[in-house]
Amino acid sequence: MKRSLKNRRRRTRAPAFSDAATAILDVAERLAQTRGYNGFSYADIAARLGVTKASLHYHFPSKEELGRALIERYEAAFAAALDAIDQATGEPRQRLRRYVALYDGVMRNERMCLCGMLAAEHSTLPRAMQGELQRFFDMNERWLAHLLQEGRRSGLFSFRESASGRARIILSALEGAMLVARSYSDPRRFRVAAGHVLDGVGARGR
Amino acid sequence: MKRSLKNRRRRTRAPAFSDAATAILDVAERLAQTRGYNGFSYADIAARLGVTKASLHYHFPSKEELGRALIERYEAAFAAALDAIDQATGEPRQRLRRYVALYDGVMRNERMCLCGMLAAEHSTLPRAMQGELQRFFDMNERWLAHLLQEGRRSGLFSFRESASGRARIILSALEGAMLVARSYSDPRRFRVAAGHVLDGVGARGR
DNA sequence: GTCTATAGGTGGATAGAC
DNA sequence: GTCTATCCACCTATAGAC
Repeated sequence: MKRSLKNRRRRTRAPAFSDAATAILDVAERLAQTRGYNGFSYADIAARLGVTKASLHYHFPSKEELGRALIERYEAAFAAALDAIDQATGEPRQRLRRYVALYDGVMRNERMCLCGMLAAEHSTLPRAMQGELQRFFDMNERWLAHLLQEGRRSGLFSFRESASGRARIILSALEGAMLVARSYSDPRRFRVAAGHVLDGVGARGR
Repeated sequence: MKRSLKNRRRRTRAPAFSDAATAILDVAERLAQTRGYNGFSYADIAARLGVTKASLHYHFPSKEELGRALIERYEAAFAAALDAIDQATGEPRQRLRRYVALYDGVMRNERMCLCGMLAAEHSTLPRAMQGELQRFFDMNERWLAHLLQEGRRSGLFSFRESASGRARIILSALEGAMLVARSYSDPRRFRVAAGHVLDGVGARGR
C-alpha cells in the first residue's frame, strides 16, 4: 500500500540500441509506416543504408524480432511524448490538442501511425507482435480516458458515454482519419477530421 | 437540360463474371479483407478452391487485374446496398442506422472493409487500384452527405460543420473503428463505437 | 560488424498438352 | 478451362571469410 501511484504507467522501458541498430530501425520504421510490415524487405532497408542484407541479420536475426523492436521503440517514444504533454501543462483542452497534434505530425511526415498500419495487417503478424499492438492501443486509451475524465470533472469537456468509451471513439476516429486521408495523399483531410474530434468534446476553443 | 437527375450516381455497372471467376473473387475477397492485398497469393486461392495456380491466371491474367476486379465488384455491391436502403425507407435516421449496419455486417464476418484495408496498403498498390479506392470513398461520402443534409433540413440531425465535412468524419470513424477492433478480435468494440457515430448527429433514437 | 556466397522457399507469370 | 512443368525474381535466413 505504500508504493507510489504516480507514473505507474511506465512499464515500457526504452531499449538501448547501437547506432547501427538505430539506423536500421529508423529506415524500417519509415518503410513500415508507409508500406506496411508485409510491404518491405531486408533488401529495401539494406539498399537505403548502403549495406548488405546479411549485416542486418547481425542486428536483428529475424524479421519478427525487427518488427517487435519497431513496436517497442515506437510505443516507448509515444509514451515519452504523452509524459511530455502531461508535464508541459495540466490544462485538459490543451493536452488533448497536443495529443491530436502528435498524430498530425505523423501525417505531415507522409506516414501513418505505425500501429494503425500494423492493425490492418493484424492477422498476418507473429503472435508476439499482435500482443504488443494491443498494448499500444491500451496505453493510448488509458491516457485519453484519464484526461477526459479530468476534463469533464472540471466542466471543460462534455460527452455522454463513459470516459473510456469516449477514449476509444477518439482513438478510432484519429486512426481512421489517417487511413482514409492516405488514399487522397492529402494531410489536410486528416487535419479537418481531427479538428472535429476536438469539437466533439467541446475542446476546440482557442 | 432534359436528362433525368434521378439515379445519376450509377456509374458503377456490375460486371458479369463466370461462375469460376466468381468463385475466385469470393475467395480472394475474403483473403484481401482479412490479410490484405499483399498478404495473399494465387497459391492461397488455388489451395482453397482445389485448383492450380495456372488456372487462376486464365480468369485473371495478373494480380493487378484481380485486384481491380475485387474493388469494382465490391463498389458495385456497396452501391446496390445504398440504393436498397434508399428504396426501403426515406426516414433519414433509419437510413443512417442501416448504413452503419452495413459495416457492422462486415465486422461480424470477421472481416474489415475491403477498401479500408487497401487504403493502408495504398502506396504499394498499382495506380489503377489507387484510383478505384478514391472512387469508393467518394461514393460513400456523397451518399452520406446527401443524407445528412436532408436529415438536418428536416430537423432530425444536428451538427455544426458542412454535410460533406460530417460525412468524412463518419466514414473515417467507421473505418477506424474497424481497424482498431481487429487488433482485439472483438466486433463488440466496433459496435459500441458505431453507436456513438449515430449519437454524434442525434440519430440513435429510441 | 560487415562482407560474399548460397540455401531453400515462395512470389507472379507463361508455354503448351489435354 | 484446367492441367503439368518451368521460369525468374525475390524472400528470409545462414555459413564462414575478413
